[in-house]
Amino acid sequence: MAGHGARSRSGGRPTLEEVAARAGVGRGTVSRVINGSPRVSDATRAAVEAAVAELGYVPNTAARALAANRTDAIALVVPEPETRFFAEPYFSDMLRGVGSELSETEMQLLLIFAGSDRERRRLAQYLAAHRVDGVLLVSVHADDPLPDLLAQLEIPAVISGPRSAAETLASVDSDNYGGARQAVEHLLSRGRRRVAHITGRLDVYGAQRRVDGYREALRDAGHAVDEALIEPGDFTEEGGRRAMAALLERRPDLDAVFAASDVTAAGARQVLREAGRRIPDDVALVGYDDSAIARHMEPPLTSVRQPIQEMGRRMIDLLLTEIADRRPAVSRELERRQVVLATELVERASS
Amino acid sequence: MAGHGARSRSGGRPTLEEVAARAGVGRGTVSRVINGSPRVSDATRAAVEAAVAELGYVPNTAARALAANRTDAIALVVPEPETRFFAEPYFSDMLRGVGSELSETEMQLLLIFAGSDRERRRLAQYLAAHRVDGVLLVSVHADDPLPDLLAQLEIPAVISGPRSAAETLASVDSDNYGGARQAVEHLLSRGRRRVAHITGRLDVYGAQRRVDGYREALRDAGHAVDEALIEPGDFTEEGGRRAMAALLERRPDLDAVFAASDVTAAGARQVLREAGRRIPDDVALVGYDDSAIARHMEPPLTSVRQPIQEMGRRMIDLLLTEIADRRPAVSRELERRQVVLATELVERASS
DNA sequence: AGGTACCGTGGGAGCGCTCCCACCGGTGAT
DNA sequence: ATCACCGGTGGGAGCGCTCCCACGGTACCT
Repeated sequence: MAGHGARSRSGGRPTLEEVAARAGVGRGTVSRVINGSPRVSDATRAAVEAAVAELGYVPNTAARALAANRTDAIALVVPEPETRFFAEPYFSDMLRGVGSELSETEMQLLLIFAGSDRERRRLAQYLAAHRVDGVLLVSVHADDPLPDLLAQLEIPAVISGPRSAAETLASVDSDNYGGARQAVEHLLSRGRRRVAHITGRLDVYGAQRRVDGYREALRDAGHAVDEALIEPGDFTEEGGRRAMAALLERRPDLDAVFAASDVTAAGARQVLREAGRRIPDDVALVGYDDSAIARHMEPPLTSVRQPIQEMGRRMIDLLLTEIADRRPAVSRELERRQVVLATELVERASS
Repeated sequence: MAGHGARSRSGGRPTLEEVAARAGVGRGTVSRVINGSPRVSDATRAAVEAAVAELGYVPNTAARALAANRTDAIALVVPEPETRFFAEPYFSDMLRGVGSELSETEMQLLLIFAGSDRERRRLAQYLAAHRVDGVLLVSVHADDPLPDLLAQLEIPAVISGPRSAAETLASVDSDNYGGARQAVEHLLSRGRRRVAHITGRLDVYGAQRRVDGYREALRDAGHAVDEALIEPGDFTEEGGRRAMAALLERRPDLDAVFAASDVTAAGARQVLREAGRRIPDDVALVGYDDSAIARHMEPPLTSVRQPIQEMGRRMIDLLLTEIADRRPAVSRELERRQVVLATELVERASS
């Protein structure tokens, strides 16, 4: 019998201690090698590495997490129902960027949906248990309580799309203002004069910035801003349809539409079609996102491209730094933690 | 000063010990309450629950995992690149089923892609570290080494779609054989006589079963099986196009096609169109999966529906049982661990 | 020669929990 | 009254790791 104390509940997996014995060193030294500490002599390191290989040692994550008080995991929190997640290419691109950047590290990515109230409660519990070292927050609305919860729990977080100009969380965003300007300037340069704008959800800061860009591009070009040419949407196809109908009603003589998303543009296109307007002959159309929809639309849609994968990568960068150097909040306050990436206008047949 | 030993690295979160003190009971008792053990008196339970609420106690997952040697997490492993995952509604439905069933429990779901070699190595490492209590395996090909790795590591696993009739892992599948029969019988009942079949990837057992169903449905109806009417595909749209072209070449007089997936049917439809065949007038078309594509096709596609969400739910059921009653392998061998769910033919305009 | 610095190393203490054994007092059988 | 029993409870031991202090040795200074 192996005795009482040697129950070895981990299914016979070797422990640090055993590796140490095998390599003829102490536990601390093995730990140092495993964690890549430089304060180990080459000979010792080699011996330990050999022992690790021979025994097939794999560190016990739970023990490490308990002792070191970290989890080596971060969560990508999507405050939307799964359906939305799969429907919008934005998320999958983001996920790809995040994944690629993270695969360089030992960090594990968790995908968490928080669309329903129930899921949100579950998430709150999850965060309270500190089961992740940091959080990536995408698609957050102005009144979402999640960022504050995160701050209160002192969990490092990075948000894609700041909630306002005064965002306190680290954030990565594309240049919504500049992107909108690009779109409008492009339409103006094509000789369009009555350019309408279907906005996104205005409780999303980025949507507001696009309106700002729209306005100022017109103004800078010497055109007055006609408020009747601005109609609120909500980033959805249905919203695009409703807004387009309202615009046509109010300003039947419009000759261009800048929509705050490709999906919105798709809705607008439908209504324009039904109203007998030809694209781009009668009305030019420009979208935002440069998603697959834009390429497959009939006619192909001119759209403002955001570097979504790049955004995902940058978010991870920021988050990992945030996790690594958890310095006093005061000094962090001063750093540049708001990253803004440039957009690019992709011209196609719709304009 | 709080002294040396009281460093409390967990960010001030209350521990079991503190809850016990507050409730005036021992550590063991609190643990029992937290874990829902029945061997606690009502009065004590109430006292502990009050203390938990007052202190806002949340168990430390790492400590629990270390002491109990379990992780309370399971992985959904997708041996495909992300792209494929997002493109196919199959996966998102599966995820939804799995998620809904799992939300009843404390278990945490991890989504892991293992499309590239690199990702697979990472996964192997991950599994070797026993970072999950069980694994859900979807879309596995006959020669995939993953199931064996899992068996070797003694990690409970459930596979969606057995690799062969002799599958040793627990599995949940839809009735591929029966589904194919439904499709073919339907076409025959509509008076079609030269029914072709575009298969799925034949290294997927389910695809083989569909071929079997196709064959036997014809035979049972008194028709000879014309091998020239069977053309291998691979579940993709491009595969559907190729196969359809080959079939038209070989048997220009075919009057129906049963495709092993909706996506394949979409490819076939294109080629039929280009060849000037009308659907369903000249050629009837039936797909498999009843995905969104089927509903949106022109004309809407008759398709064999698999209860994918239900499959996801059943997989979780099986897996949780497997994890819970880890009895000696011998006795498990005898149990019914292969679940097969019925399919349903959804008739639309294409047939 | 003695002192000081520092590098590489060993191992104690502890992370917060579960598991299990021992113990307590009350109950029913003898 | 005595004893075995049992539901309810407390707490020691241990899970496998990291952190950190202490220690021996070498190199370099004074």
